[in-house]
Amino acid sequence: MDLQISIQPSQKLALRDPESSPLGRKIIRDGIVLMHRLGYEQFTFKKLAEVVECTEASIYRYFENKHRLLLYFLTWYWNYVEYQAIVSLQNLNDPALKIRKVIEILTVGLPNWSDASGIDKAALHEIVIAESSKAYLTKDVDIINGEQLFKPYKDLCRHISDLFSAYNPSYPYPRTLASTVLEMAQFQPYFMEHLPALTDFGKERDHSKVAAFLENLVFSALQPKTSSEN
Amino acid sequence: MDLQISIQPSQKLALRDPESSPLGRKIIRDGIVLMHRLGYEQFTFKKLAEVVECTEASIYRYFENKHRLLLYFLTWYWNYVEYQAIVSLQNLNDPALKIRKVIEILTVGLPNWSDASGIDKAALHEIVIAESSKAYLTKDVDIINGEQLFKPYKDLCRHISDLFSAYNPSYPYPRTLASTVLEMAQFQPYFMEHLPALTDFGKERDHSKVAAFLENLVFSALQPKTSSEN
DNA sequence: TATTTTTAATAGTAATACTATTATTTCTTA
DNA sequence: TAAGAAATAATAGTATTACTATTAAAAATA
Repeated sequence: MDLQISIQPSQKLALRDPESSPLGRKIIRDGIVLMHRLGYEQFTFKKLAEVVECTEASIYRYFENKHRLLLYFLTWYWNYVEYQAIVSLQNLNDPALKIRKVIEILTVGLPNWSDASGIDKAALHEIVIAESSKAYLTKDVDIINGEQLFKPYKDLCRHISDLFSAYNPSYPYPRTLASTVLEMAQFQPYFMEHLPALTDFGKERDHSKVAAFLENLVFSALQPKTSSEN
Repeated sequence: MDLQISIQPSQKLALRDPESSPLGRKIIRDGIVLMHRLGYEQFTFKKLAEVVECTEASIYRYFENKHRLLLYFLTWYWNYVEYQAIVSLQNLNDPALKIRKVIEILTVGLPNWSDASGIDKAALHEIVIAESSKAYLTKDVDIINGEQLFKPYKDLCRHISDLFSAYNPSYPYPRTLASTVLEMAQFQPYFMEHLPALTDFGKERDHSKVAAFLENLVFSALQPKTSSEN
């Protein structure tokens, strides 16, 4: 299944649409691999230019700065996840099953983990895990948010919170729970690998452990309360 | 109550103990205020040197780089929270009450929010909220972790997870739940202020809403399950 | 008082994050 | 198909950042 059509990040993110030229496409593909290898801080446009075999200035014609490039990567990912979630859930009816499926997509990975885009999705997923907080933990959050650049993430959060509300309409914190699940689906695998003392899991690469934790957490929270509790 | 004695970050963090000289103390106090104002990315030692009225090189004699300075700030904060948690909980017996108290300390703030240290704790708390992820979301995590520099945070996580285990010894994810609570106690107030669509709260400054959510989440998760659930 | 030790300032460098200008290629359309 | 226009990329810069080697001054100690 080829689904490039659905994964076009906002026009505002790039100065020129990188998918419209061979150089632009190479900047995205090679950029993902290089940022994954070096990490956001060590990644520079100069180093990317060497890999892409163009000049630094050419990259600046596509992206204002590396923060915008990171946002472009993340937006691509969240659009992809949202699309996959819609496809995977459309023939499910049980609200509980839908919730389980979404948690699986967020942690273990996407069911269709290959297409013709040429994008290294494993690298992209690890960029999302390690760098996505840096997209909004900046003094420019409010400006970036005003440009609607977090819309895909917020839409996905809304989508998940709707699943929670469908399961239990009286639960008072569906969105907060959704953003908690979204964030922890990234942080806990990172903790597992680098700071295992913060988890109950060994230094394993098995993300299904995180899925089990999140399922337990979500279904406990959504369980209608008995009158003895507040 | 004066408790500076207990809040000495690790020796490894600073090249020279900043609390041992007037210049060092000024670097810490002014550094907190400046990093809070500019954010981690825009904060530089040159700008701090202007405020402190010393040279850039003088600051480098205390801290290797600004990442180490951030770690110093965070360590100070987590040591302070751990200390306050111990003091606040020592005369409580009910496990549930202890959990509630810790959540309150993490979200609403510390009970004794003033001492003689001269440190702007409100600014420090906001640095923790906005910047602490940047302490470990770096390619050097494993090196820094090997130097035991995340110990105060891990100790606090362990402390909280012990409270969870005391409340329900059969709960299988006490540490993961503790790190989830610790992270969300910072992220959710940030979301509330900058990305309210990710929460169920308006753009308020009332952190007690976050506390209510976390209490609900924790006590639901820790509730012994009936046999009908997995 | 002389000497050692500590502490800070000077004066740099390499790398980063950009930008203004110029050159080249590609696309129209006459 | 050739000339002009538009798009795209390269050259060559700059200001700032992150740091360091060396020197100077101050403080502590003998």
